[in-house]
Amino acid sequence: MDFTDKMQRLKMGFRDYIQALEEERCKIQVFSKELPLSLELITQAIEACRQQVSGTTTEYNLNVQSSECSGQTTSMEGPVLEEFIPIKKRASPDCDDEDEQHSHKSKVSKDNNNKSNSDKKKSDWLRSVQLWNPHPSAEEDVTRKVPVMEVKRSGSGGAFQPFHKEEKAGKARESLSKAPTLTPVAAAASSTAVTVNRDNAGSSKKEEKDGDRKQRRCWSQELHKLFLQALKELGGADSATPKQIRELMKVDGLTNDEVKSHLQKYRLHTRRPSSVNHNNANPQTAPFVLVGNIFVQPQEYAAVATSRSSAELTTVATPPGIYAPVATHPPAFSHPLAASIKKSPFKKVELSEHSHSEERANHSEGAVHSNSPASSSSTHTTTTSPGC
DNA sequence: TAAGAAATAT
DNA sequence: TATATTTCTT
Repeated sequence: MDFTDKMQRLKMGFRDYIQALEEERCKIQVFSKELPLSLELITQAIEACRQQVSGTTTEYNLNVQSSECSGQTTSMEGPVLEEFIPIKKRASPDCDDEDEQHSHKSKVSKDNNNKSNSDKKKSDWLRSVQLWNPHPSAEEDVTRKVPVMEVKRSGSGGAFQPFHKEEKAGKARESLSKAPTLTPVAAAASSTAVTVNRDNAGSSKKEEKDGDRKQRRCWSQELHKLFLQALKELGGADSATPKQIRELMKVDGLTNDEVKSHLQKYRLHTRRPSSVNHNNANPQTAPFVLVGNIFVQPQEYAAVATSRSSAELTTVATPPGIYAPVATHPPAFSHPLAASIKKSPFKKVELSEHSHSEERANHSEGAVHSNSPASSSSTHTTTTSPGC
């Protein structure tokens, strides 16, 4: 009868399948050490198939038959499949050993998409500012142990501490596990000196490898906040000196050179380069906002403010209405309030540059002046590697 | 010695 | 390309 035929074919199919499985097992046996699980899976599958062939649960068999091998896998290889699926999942390309964490990250980052939108707006260099990891090695451990923590900051700066170039993968983790780092740095904000341990494990090797070149250090947002605060106290980026900033920041391990470098970068981005935006009367470009003594682009300010608990930056006491439609180098007294806030006048050099900036200001007078390179760079949305 | 700018590295 | 480090000049 039909039913008998079906059964017969079914059994034949099973035998074929079993045979195929056995062949597969033979192949895999060579790699029994490398693929013990696969071997086990196939063995189980074979066993299950054999049971099916010998067994008499017709209905069951019919169900199985309909969908070749895959069907049977689901029905009788439940546990096997369960083990299999995650294996496939893991095959994410860019993850070395942090697959799970990565997936977590992505999930959460989706959740925080809105939030990260503001971060995207942080096209300027601030966006790339990452948490400075004072204890990279320790943090790494923490991250491994508590993968959940990394999720927290995935969106913003996503940052990481590329203390090692090899640790591309590790970077993300480190950065994401900002939480632990936040504490010590935040402590610094409360007038306690922070010790920055740069001698993380493996650093020596790389030092040797890289020669004298010191490891790149990332400026975390917290650290940058300290930097800004110091800057503010010192009357702005123009009047502050690296040494003063460093002293104010009270961050142990932070060197003058690092501060100097960061200051240079900061100035480069906040201070508009003359050439680029001279002629462009782009009305869309936002004017700089006076944040304390620092003139920043609103985007930056917003980005920073949103990226952290806005309260922190609001301490900068910026009357919301104060926008300075002036060049980055505002003539110190372009705005009465600015003048009053300004503790110290610009330096000689800056004054000498003044002629230029004034010229620029004149150009942009009335009209909104052009934007900084930061805004132009905002078009580059390569937010992927929050690399330092 | 420190600061700033530029060059260089990552 | 952006950022950090190094080097050079003042």
